[in-house]
Amino acid sequence: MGTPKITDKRWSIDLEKRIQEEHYGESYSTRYSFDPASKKEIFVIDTPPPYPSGTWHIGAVAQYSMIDVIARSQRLLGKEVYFPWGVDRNGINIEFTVEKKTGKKMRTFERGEFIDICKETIEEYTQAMRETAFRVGLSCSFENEYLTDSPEYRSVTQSIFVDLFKQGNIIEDLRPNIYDPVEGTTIADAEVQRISRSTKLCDVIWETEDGEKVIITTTRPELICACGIVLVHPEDSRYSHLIGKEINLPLPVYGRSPKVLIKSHHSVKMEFGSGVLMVCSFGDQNDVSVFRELGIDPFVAINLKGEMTEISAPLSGLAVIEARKKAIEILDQENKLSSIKDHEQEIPVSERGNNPVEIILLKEWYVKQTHTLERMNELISDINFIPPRNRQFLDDWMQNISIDWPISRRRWYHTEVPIWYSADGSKVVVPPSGSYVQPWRDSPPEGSEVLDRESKENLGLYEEMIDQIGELSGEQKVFDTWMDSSNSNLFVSGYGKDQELFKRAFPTALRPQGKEIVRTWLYYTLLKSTLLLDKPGFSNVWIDGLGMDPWGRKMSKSLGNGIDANSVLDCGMGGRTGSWKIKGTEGKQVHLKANKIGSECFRLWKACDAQVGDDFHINPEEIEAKYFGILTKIFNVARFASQFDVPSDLDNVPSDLQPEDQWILSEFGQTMSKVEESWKNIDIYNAAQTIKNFSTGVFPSHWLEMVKSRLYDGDEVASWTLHRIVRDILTSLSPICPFFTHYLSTTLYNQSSVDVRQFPDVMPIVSELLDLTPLLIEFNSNVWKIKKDAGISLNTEISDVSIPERLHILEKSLIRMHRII
RNA sequence: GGGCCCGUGGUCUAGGGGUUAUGACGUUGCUCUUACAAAGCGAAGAUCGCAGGUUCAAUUCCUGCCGGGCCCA
Repeated sequence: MGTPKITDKRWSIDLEKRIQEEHYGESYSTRYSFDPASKKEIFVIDTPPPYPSGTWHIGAVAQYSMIDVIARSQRLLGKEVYFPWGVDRNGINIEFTVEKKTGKKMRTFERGEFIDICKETIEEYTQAMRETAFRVGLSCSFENEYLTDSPEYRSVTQSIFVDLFKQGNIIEDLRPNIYDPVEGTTIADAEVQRISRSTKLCDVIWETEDGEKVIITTTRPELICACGIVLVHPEDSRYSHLIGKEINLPLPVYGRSPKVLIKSHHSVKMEFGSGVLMVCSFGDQNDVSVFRELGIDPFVAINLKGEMTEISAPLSGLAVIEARKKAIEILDQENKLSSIKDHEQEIPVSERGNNPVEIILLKEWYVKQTHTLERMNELISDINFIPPRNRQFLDDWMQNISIDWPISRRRWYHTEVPIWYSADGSKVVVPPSGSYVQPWRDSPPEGSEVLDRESKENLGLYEEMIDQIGELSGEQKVFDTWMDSSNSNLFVSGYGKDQELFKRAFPTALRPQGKEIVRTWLYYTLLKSTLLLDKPGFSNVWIDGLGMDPWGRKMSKSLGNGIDANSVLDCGMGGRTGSWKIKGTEGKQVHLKANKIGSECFRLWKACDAQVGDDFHINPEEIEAKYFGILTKIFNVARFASQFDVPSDLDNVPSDLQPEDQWILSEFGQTMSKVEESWKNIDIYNAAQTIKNFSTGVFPSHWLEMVKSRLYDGDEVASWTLHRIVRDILTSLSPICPFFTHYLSTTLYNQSSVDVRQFPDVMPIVSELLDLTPLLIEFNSNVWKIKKDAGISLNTEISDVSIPERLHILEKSLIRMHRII
């Protein structure tokens, strides 16, 4: 006994930061590196590669810290863990950022130059993200960082494309896509915005084959030439006699039939306009689905420049808006316009340019998927979902899949589609496995193969056939970024580069992710595993909820309710408090304040506060109020313990344990077996709660108070019990609070709890003693209450207290604890 | 409009067909007892969203409604 070895008075954010900086020094890689040659069970985590876009969303950082908890807990259980660090850097986001920064549109750059600027810019953001990753304590393999825009990663994407293409699972086809005619590019659904705009609502007079006049209301008269069918609602008695008849198009067309069929469809809104709907290829998304559902061949009415095609006859060559004016003019002249009025309408525009988008037919690349859904379902049934109910998101999505996955984009900062076309278009050239190619500027590398474009038959090596196939044209298009990220599990498990590892590591042990990308990232990854390997991609899939603002709304820029991750992690550093102004539910600004949070408190909060899979509210005030005290408590227990000598042998249980020692060791044994079980089940919440409850509850409040006098008397057995429990608490808590436990355990025991690679032995449990716990707690509380009611201090002697019969085994320590005479 | 998830003290949350419904924060009272007031020990506070149904028994299961959220149109 003596002065406490732990000299700091309390856990502080400055102390945390200091330990963190040491932590990421020289010892880092030996501490957390992955050894593929290890004989231990391999546990590969398919880390979600974050997309660097300035600031890292606090909800994602919270989620990421829990993935780190899983990685650390699996190491603690003795597994060889690979926790990769990847960054997703392909995609339209960075292109937009660069356009904004330079004030120039992508297509005004030379392609290579634009790519270089994107690369530089994304590197800056990547660095900020790495720093946050350190700050929150991630134990990733940073030395093996992978970037999805690196040649190495892109070559894997391209090789997998080639493999799937040869299998016949990738096809080219002409299908409707959302297109921005001003930017000259396909865009994704997610990039479409709706704005309100005033348009002309035209009541156009059509005529059926037997001369009946029918009014059809439309805002797009220029698309009459692309009309495939006219629809009425099945329950609309006004028009039921028309169903099955043909109707003439009111404008001349070229190269197609001038009439279409009238059918019934539930999607028609009876109260809109006349209640009769013309369905064109493609006015909107509903048109697309009607065409698909009814199996109608679409017409190409608008070309890539946003001009009308020749089928529109008199409108041919006009831009869409001009064509609309002309169409109205012609209809009016021919008395086919019964009325025209202004109409406020929501129209889809591209997010950036605010350009009205068109849905047009484009030749794109697709991954076939509808044929394999059943097999995929079988394979997925072997995967363990955490929590099980979140499997639902995937099931729902898969039930709704009816079309193939379009994978090509007309953008630049993405992985290129690795293919060249022969002069006559009958053959294609694909690169050999392992090479990264840019067909828009490169020729095929050595070893490239020539394939028949239709049959995929291998016709020979490119260098041997160079004279026969004429001048090549390289594909200009690139891949959707999900084409890259859906290879992540294959990439980190050694696919294509380390067969030995891949055999042991696949299916990948764990896919952790948020529920919002189940239908993209998870689904596409599982699709790839099915098509390529006919295997489930993962053993476990852990699907967490989303981080919300303090009132349960999604955080977004437009709502003004975002919280910056670094402001929470650095809150309390150098004495600086944190302060957040957030728009509350009624639009009022709410001012939140906290004195100290830091990574350890933040991680403890996320581990304890919500079950996996539930959305979680992020409120810095609450994080501090509920969880910083827990750190303080455990810190103080350790500091208290640090004034008593640590026994040289903490592993072998002394033979002369007192009954209260056996009791608390039984309680502790029960706690630790629950914790170990929870870690095995990837159940962070229960592990965290169990450790927290024991180490801030019965252990300090009851046992510690019972044995204090023994400790002060130099009782070595009491000291053994104290240190054994404190050491193992720190070890079992280390996955959640690595810096905190690292500091305490190295100071006290000269060994860092984050380096332990075997879960501590669980103490033998004496169940008769365990049964006494509720009674013991009740008895202690009673005595404290009696003293309180009598207005005497706790260390005043007391008489007239009788210890219950069943607690007589603990009589000696209870008498000393309460000073009973 | 469709699908899914969630509604438990003032706030957040655990649980789950059967005694008195878990815990935390907040509120409140007392206490500086040789780790801890950035703490400890107590206390108050909930007809488990509403309405039906199944059941001997519902907060739990079912249906509908209301409210919140997410995703898709």
